[in-house]
Amino acid sequence: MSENERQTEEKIFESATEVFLKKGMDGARMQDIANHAGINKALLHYYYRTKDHLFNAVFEKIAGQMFKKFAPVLDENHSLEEKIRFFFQEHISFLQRNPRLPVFLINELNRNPERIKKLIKNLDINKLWSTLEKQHKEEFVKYNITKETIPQLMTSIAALSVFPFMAKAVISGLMEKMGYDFNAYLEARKKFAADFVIKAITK
Amino acid sequence: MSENERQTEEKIFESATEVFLKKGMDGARMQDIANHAGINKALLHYYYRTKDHLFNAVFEKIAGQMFKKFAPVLDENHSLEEKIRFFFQEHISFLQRNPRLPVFLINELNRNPERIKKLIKNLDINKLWSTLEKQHKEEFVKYNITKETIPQLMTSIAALSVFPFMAKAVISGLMEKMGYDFNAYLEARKKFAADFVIKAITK
DNA sequence: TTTACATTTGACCAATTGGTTAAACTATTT
DNA sequence: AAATAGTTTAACCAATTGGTCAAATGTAAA
Repeated sequence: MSENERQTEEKIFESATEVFLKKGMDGARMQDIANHAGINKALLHYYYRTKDHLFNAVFEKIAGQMFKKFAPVLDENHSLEEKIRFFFQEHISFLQRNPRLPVFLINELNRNPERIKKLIKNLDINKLWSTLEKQHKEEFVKYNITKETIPQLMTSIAALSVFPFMAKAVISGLMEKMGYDFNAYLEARKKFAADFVIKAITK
Repeated sequence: MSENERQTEEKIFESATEVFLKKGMDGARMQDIANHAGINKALLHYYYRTKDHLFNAVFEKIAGQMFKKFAPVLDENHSLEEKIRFFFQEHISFLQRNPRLPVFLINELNRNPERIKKLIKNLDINKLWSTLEKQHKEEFVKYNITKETIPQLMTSIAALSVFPFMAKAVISGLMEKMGYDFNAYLEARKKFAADFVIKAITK
């Protein structure tokens, strides 16, 4: 029954994703994943031959999701300011639905540096940059953006969006102690971060 | 010989720190640590009874180092702007010397959430905040800082400093491809981040 | 119904790993 | 120098873990 088969594979993949996200490659146990999927451990190996195979499948999908979110900024025909607002809105919303993603990714990329080249190979950063430059040449002059500060700006934007999820444990712990609500903080951050960046780059 | 003994313990601790920082608790092997220290594996257990003991010793020290760096900002009798510049200068310099620290900390805090309460218990964030408020009451009005935006601002500052080290693998990979130098980027970041924040909060 | 094929399972295996132990070694005390 | 106490080692153990395999079960075609 091909339908059952697909259901099983999907269930395995879902369970593996959940366990790997929570425990990482080293911490995850095949038995855990099997239990979580309600199947026998041997069945895992039947569908995905080894732990590495299974992990790679999960990692590939997750990494793809994460980086895809950076791209659509380019497609739109909006102003730079609109793009920045759009990015924080979309990216933080995405991370709200997948809060464990950043820690997982960073950690696994750190554990296995070879993955990075593979990841980077897929996105042509030079083309991305030249597109941006073409679209916003006048705006870059209007704002405080030069070819030299581009990496600083890009990483700052990424940092403001991703960091709260990486340090979620610490931040939410501190906030609880001060009477703030972490979810409200995240919601407010979509606007705050955008304002923050725009203000910072305005001449 | 008490001198030899201390040397051995120190060697073990150093080796453990290095291995744990690189591989994390799950990935680290007692045998690795022993080899790295040039001693027998049983000797590890003689000095630190279990892997957990050893790991906790390492973690405690590392976490302490990291968070201490946030405190001295308060002692100085400088203006808010000077404090911000001072923080980025010192914090990024510290992370340049200990680049693996952020990923390690975040990952282990994520793996074992109970640690967080223990960590947070030690720093009285409310007192910290009220001190800051007292010291810079007029400046907060001059800038765009309110009680509500404080968490946003604090996390943004932390993000701008820490994120490059968390995402170092990705960032340096991308930069290499674009002809930028990661170390130069870090050096420039000390000033860029400070300017960025100050510009952003200026009314 | 029988044949053929894929799917699922329980039992098992070999390797790894944290941890133990008894003996050997070293240094200090008497 | 002999006894005592702390330090280091090699060999070993029990538990965990990724992975295998032959048998059992289900399913669709002949």
